[in-house]
Amino acid sequence: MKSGKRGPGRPRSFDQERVLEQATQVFWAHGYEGASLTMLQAATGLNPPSIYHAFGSKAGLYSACLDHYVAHVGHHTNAALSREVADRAGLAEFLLDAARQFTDAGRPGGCMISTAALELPPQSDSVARAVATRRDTTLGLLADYFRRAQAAGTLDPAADPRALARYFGAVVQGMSVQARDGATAGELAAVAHVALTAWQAPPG
Amino acid sequence: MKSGKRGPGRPRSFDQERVLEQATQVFWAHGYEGASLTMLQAATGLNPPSIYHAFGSKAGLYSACLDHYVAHVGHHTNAALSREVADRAGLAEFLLDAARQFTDAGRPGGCMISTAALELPPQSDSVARAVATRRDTTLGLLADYFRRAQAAGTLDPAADPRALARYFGAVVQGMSVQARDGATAGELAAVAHVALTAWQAPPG
DNA sequence: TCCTTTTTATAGTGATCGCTATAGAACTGG
DNA sequence: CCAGTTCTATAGCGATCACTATAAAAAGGA
Repeated sequence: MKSGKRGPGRPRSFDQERVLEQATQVFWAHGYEGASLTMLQAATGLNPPSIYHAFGSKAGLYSACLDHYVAHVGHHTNAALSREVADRAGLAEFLLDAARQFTDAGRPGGCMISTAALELPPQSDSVARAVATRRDTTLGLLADYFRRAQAAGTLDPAADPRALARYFGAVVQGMSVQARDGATAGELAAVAHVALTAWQAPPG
Repeated sequence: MKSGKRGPGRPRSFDQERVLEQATQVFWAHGYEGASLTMLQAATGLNPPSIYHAFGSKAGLYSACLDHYVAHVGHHTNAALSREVADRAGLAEFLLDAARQFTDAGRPGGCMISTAALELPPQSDSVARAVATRRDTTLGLLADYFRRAQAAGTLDPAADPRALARYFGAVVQGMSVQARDGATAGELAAVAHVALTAWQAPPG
């Protein structure tokens, strides 16, 4: 469907993936409302009509950038939580990967989804609901991870998977805030290690 | 200095504390950039010239609102960390108070300082530095708390006070994000209880 | 009363916001 | 070549942004 036969009309003169990558950086750094069309125009090299023809609106472009973000940046993150074996080491890898991602030089600090959670009025429009959905997805992945760990016998069966999911979700979001505040990868890794003490092995 | 002898000139027709309370709610809910002067004008009942004469600029009003916030809303929070006896129960009270504050009905969700951390470009202007300073203050209070706890023998002396401070700071900021996302006081309290497992009593 | 000082209220400043009308450029199908 | 279609480029739309010039109103000191 991508490079299939082109219909009539002038072909577009830009690479959609490249545009999404650059627009994502702008939204990531400045947030949805903080990113102006002038910034997006300068970063992507596109003119307003091209943007609006390709993505419909600023919100549409933002939504496409969210997809791009989870598909590329958040790829390893979700993969770490989706593996079959769910143990403490896997969760550690998930947290330490976040510590690295959040402080990656040359990219905006922190997590794009967590950052968006705070700047958008809750439950207002479609943009807010789009990011809320992605956060719920990660929360569900975490809860499933802990359920699998309990089934595998690596996590105390008395623990509450949903409470643990919410806890580690909060830790990651807190790490994102601190990354934005200038915390180093080492400092965030230390936070991750402390947080892992909440993983209680089954008794006996 | 407050109700002292008034000099010449027309007396101001508004209560400064009342204005700060209402402006704080607007900044708290919408963030610094998201709060427009039109909103602030509607919430406070003041006209733009009155605002600018009393506070200098939008940034000046925001700074005054930050002071108002920590003096009123964050009062109990800092007080809990400043008590002489530093034990696990005191830290639990600090976290549970945050869980309650962040979900207080009739107020914007989450923490005003943490929320501002994500919407402002890091280390940009005076506004960003103002909120960064307040976050560092809380981080220092936490580290001192853990040092006192080690001195009192309620916390493992092998623990790193600064790492613990950063960790619990991250937890609180994560709770703030989730409160903004619609988490209930009970859910945040559960997060707090899980987080407290990182408090390791001294061996023996 | 009149002058000075301070705070109000009205109205509007230039700049920027997201977005679009219009027209020209670049392609396919005939 | 000529339609038909789709994208690009320039320019500008109304609305809103933070902010302010101007002047009237309300106080004290003379």
